[in-house]
Amino acid sequence: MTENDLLSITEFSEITGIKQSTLRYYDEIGLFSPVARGRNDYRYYAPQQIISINLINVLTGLGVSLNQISDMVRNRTPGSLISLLNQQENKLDAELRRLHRSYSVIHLLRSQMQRGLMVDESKISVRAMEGMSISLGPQNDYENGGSFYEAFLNFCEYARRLRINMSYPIGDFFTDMESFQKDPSKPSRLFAIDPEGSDTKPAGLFIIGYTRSFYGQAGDIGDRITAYADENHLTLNGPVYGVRLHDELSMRDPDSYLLQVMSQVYSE
Amino acid sequence: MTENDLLSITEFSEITGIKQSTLRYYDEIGLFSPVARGRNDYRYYAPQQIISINLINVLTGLGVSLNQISDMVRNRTPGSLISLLNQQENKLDAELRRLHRSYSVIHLLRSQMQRGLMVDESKISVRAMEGMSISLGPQNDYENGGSFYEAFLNFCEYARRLRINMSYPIGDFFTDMESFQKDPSKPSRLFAIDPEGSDTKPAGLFIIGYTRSFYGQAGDIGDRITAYADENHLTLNGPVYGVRLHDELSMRDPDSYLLQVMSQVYSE
DNA sequence: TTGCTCCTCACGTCACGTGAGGTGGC
DNA sequence: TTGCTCCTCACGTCACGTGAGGTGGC
Repeated sequence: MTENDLLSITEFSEITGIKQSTLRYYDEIGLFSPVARGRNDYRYYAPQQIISINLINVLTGLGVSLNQISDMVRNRTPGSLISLLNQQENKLDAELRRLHRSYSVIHLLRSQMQRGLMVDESKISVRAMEGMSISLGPQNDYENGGSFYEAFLNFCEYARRLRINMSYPIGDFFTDMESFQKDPSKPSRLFAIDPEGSDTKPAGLFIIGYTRSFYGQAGDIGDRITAYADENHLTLNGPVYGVRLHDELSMRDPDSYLLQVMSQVYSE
Repeated sequence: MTENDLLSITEFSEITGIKQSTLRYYDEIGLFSPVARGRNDYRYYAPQQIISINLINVLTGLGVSLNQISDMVRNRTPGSLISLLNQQENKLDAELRRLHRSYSVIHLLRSQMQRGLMVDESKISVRAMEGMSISLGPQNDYENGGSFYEAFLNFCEYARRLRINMSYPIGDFFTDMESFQKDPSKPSRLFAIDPEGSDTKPAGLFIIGYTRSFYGQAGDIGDRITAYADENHLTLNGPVYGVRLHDELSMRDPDSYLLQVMSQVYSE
């Protein structure tokens, strides 16, 4: 093997796509060194080192620490490499599951944002809606004067126990329109819009209204919905769902949070 | 909202699963601060802050920098959040593709390692093999005395141009057994075992032998294979594939690298 | 006094990136 | 002399983690 067969750091870096600074760092910590040093201390790499550096690249890409990689390289056998690969496969599985959840979070948040931008807030509407998976939280108890915040905390604890992802949008669940109108700050339960949830917001015809208000407030939207239902000979049926399409995630003024109120209806 | 409704840093940390040190750091850089400070400078968080910190958590999990998140939080509108989510979705797509490639690398490497551990190296065998996607490299030209390393470099450059992943196992391709026997250090082409490759190692009956040797060497394995074929009335047919099941990734002694040699056969 | 929760401040860590100042052969 | 490639060394950066030393009310 003559020196002609060796690669300068620039050549090696260009072929492998690994930065010169990274190569120098790996040399410094003794993880991966060039096969030779020229006069002037130039680093020279052998072509077959491309394979080794590629494994290092794969392993760092999988989140293996340079220390672990060093150990493996120093003490490599087919068996130790296999067990390292097994470990990394498990890590990879977990990471893939995490990314898929992030995916749903992104999609749910975005579609809520966009819906909030498109709707005519002043109008009450009636629309056929698809069913939706949700995770319903525990029943709230306001007998001893529990607050909205306590209800929220309850939900958080519950979610933590059941490993419900708190990144999903959260909504209020009222048993019926009456209880919503009586006190919109006291939902009987909270729920998360969780694609893996075991509960369902059923498919069907829904009456939908919007209002801008802070948590626990709902303006006159309950009255406007019932008035519209009366005028159009619609009967409200079952629970009321309240969802904040725009909340503190996207708004700075708490009074501008956009609440969407939905209840199933049937025509008389 | 009384102080009773607020959470200490330990409570907030336990509910959200975010470490106290992280919460203090976010406070320090002004990304996310508690709504109140008690006497003794204790930090107190409001329950609804759980929602905001969760978005921060999701975004950091997606690889958004704290700086970018700060900008967004300071200047949030539904529109800016939507465009951030769009950006992150693209990042996420790329990351998912990368992880899926890592997955194949892990599986391919592991199955090679394991096969290398299981085989009886001393025996020649005949086996029906499944077809396999590969990426064949360019034709090597040894007319002007090109070396094995040049051939390898050629392949690397080619792989780089065509974005072939160099982390996949790499093998030697010879047009026939004669050329392999003549000089095992001069494969007519190199190939990567690439599940997305556009070439194929065909399915069929293969004669298979093993030997331990450094790159470019093959001991007497060529002779042993042809002798076995003669004895068993098998005719060698078409190209010879050489794959290192154990190479520098798993072995420290270059002379122990395990070479698998395969050639398609048919019975007379 | 002891235990408990919380605080600040300084320093460490991981995997590099950057930039200053210098070398050696054409 | 100029340009080019490479070098070392020191310091910066990002997102925290750790540990020392201290506080304040039971």
